Amino acid sequence: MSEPKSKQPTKQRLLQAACEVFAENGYRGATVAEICKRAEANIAAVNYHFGDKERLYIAAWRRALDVAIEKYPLDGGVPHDAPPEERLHGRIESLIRKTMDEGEVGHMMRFLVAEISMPSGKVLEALTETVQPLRRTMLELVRELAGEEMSDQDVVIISTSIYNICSGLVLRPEMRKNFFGKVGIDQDMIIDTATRLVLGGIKEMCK
Amino acid sequence: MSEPKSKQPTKQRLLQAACEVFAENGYRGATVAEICKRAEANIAAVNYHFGDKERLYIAAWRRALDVAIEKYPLDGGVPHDAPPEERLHGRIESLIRKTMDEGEVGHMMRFLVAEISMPSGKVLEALTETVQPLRRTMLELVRELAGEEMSDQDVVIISTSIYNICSGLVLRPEMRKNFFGKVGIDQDMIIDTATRLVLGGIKEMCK
Amino acid sequence: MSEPKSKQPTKQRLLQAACEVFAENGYRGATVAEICKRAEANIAAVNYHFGDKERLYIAAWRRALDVAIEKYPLDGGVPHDAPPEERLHGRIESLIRKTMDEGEVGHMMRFLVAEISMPSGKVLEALTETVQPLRRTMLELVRELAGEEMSDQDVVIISTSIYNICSGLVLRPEMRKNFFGKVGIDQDMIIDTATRLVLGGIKEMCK
Amino acid sequence: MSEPKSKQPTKQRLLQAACEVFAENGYRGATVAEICKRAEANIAAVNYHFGDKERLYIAAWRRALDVAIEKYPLDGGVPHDAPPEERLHGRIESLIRKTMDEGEVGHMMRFLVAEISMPSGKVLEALTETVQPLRRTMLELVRELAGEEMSDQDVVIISTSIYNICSGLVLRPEMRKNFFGKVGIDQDMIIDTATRLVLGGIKEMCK
DNA sequence: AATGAATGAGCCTTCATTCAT
DNA sequence: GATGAATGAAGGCTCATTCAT
Repeated sequence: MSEPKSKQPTKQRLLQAACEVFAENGYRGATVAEICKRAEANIAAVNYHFGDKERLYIAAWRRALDVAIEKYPLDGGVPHDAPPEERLHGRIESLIRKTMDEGEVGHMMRFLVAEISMPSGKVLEALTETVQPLRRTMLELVRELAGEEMSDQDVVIISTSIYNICSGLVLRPEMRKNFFGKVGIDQDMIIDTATRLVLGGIKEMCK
Repeated sequence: MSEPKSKQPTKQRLLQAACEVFAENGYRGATVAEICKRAEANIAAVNYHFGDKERLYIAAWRRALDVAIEKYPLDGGVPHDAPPEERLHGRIESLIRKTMDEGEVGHMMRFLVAEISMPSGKVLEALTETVQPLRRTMLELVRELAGEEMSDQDVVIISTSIYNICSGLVLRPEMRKNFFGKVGIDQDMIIDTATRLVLGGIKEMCK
Repeated sequence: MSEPKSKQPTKQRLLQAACEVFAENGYRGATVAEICKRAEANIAAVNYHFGDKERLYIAAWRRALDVAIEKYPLDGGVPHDAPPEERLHGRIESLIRKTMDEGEVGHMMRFLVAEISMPSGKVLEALTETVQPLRRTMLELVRELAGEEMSDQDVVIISTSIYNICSGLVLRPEMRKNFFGKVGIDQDMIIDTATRLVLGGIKEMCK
Repeated sequence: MSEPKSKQPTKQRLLQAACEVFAENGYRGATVAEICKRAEANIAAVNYHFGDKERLYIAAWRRALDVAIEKYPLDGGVPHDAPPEERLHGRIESLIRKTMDEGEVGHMMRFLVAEISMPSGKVLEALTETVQPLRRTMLELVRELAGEEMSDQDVVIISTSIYNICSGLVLRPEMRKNFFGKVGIDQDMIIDTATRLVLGGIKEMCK
């Protein structure tokens, strides 16, 4: 009422609030009331702007993907014509930084991983749409690194492994210590080691 | 109706039903009514035997872990005194088979991954308890493979990566095709390739 | 709480309250809350006993039909072997008394007429089931009165007209005065005149 | 969208749309949003032009009556100075054709019957205003046919019965088959038979 | 004269939990 | 040890209405 409040239109505020609340509580755990409250909007605003909770969810999801990609470009800032090793490093960096982001993007990634393992069935389409092209790029990169000798199956498995290495780092901060223990480990180190592991593995497999 | 049905006591039937229903729907999506119905028990049985939904959840969770480990022993059937390469293969096999299991164990693993990325906060203790010793074993194995030269940080990162490669395979069958495409890929191949990738990577990193 | 309240089980109280409230307000106008309040039951009782509002509606509807028929038997108390003129009188009496009933049965009949003209689509089955046999009986009776000469079509039209004469008397007490004006008219007179009109009409048509 | 569409002013389009929607769904079932959508008007148009839903309802109701009477004049096209038997036939024809109309007028009549049996309390005034003069005309006609001997009560009852015979034919097309069965029955036949039944009945009653 | 974003009251339904038996 | 009727809090959604433009 009297507060300055954000100047954004209600629809945008709802979208942002939805991202937060869905990411923190999952689809079922999130309540429309909470989202509206956080967006400083009326309880009926969701219905007015999005039709229902489910469609808000999908819209929030798409927005989260956009935000994530904008903040961490897929190629990690590495030019197209750089050597494949560097491009792999860039891609891994992009993925891991997204995954370990402690802000909005991190929320979204946790959400994405949860959706993949236990799909709510509500964003499968959007998910496939977005993820498929990324996978294709990764497959091509691995093929480039491995040469023509390697079987298609191995290329697929390695690509998938790379994704898994990165996306598996999705952890709530409070769980990090359970996994990484006392040794202080920063993102740069993880990125480097993961890249070296993968590059080394591919190299060795091609011998 | 009138049939004697499974001889198990109500409490056991509830536990089993809870595993199924929680695994399929998550904590929030699962309803006490559905669990009781599937266990052919009274609607009040959950509160009677477990106090409330949350405590049933924790109990079901522990049971699921036990079942998984019983079906797929942690060492993959490889003897303690086998060479470390084989022991790694065994461990990876155990993990991947659990993860890609299409029965009860697979359900549970999907659930576990979702819990790790978006913890409901209800099983964190149980999770830590169970997972910590496994991580230690893996760390020791990687150290054995890598030799004393490698930094502690790298050992931790590689161990984590191995877990991630395996647990990332948690996918609903309907999502498999999105990720593995047309190329037919069976579990044995995945296990072998993943093992070779990791072993090759470690070897290369130690040069 | 402290009041004596009716000893009937909750389900019965709900059914009775539902009849009243639905009859007064129609399906849409009736609220589950009002029904529960009037039945002195919890707001969730409808869901517990009937599943949802619609199924309660159907159950209430069937109950209302039963109550109506019990109070005003279809044959109006005229024996099977009485002359057809008397049997017609009995049937008309039964219909008109139901229709003009100022209690629960009247409610139900108003409801029935409204349902026939603007079906909610929820009781069409039950309606057809109940009404069909009654129509057949009436058709047979008219045929008996008219003889074999009359066409099937005329028999159907006359039967329908008899029903309409009676059911058209469904009026909220406050509307009666608009239709019957100042002249005092009691049910007996209406029943007699209507019967004589119909019998006379049939007789004349057969000449 | 961009087309000019019907040239009628918004208020008229609203009125027409309201007739349709109210007739199809009843007062409560109709929504302002649906009416505005069908009238291709703004959601706020109803409140702007009519104040609120209830006043729109009354206005629509009056309009529907006008439309009905314009399409089916009350006297059925029979001249004032025709013999009373023919005038009765004309009135019955007018009523039955209105009632069995499958267009807008039929909608309105269904609505009228539902209002009479279960008044929403919103159009009672308008209803009385319109219906009263018609009843008086019918009373006079029946008196003319029956002669001075018949009691006032019987005249009222017969008039009412005539109305009921006609208005009772208000049926959704899908219910027609339940009532008229397989025998093909057209409106002309119904009108003739109903008229003969009534005329015969009056004649017989006057003997 | 007309718009469309926004509101808030109210409805149906779900669901974990309780209580008397 | 077990039951099932009953409860109440809470959630998603609808919808007539309002308000600033």
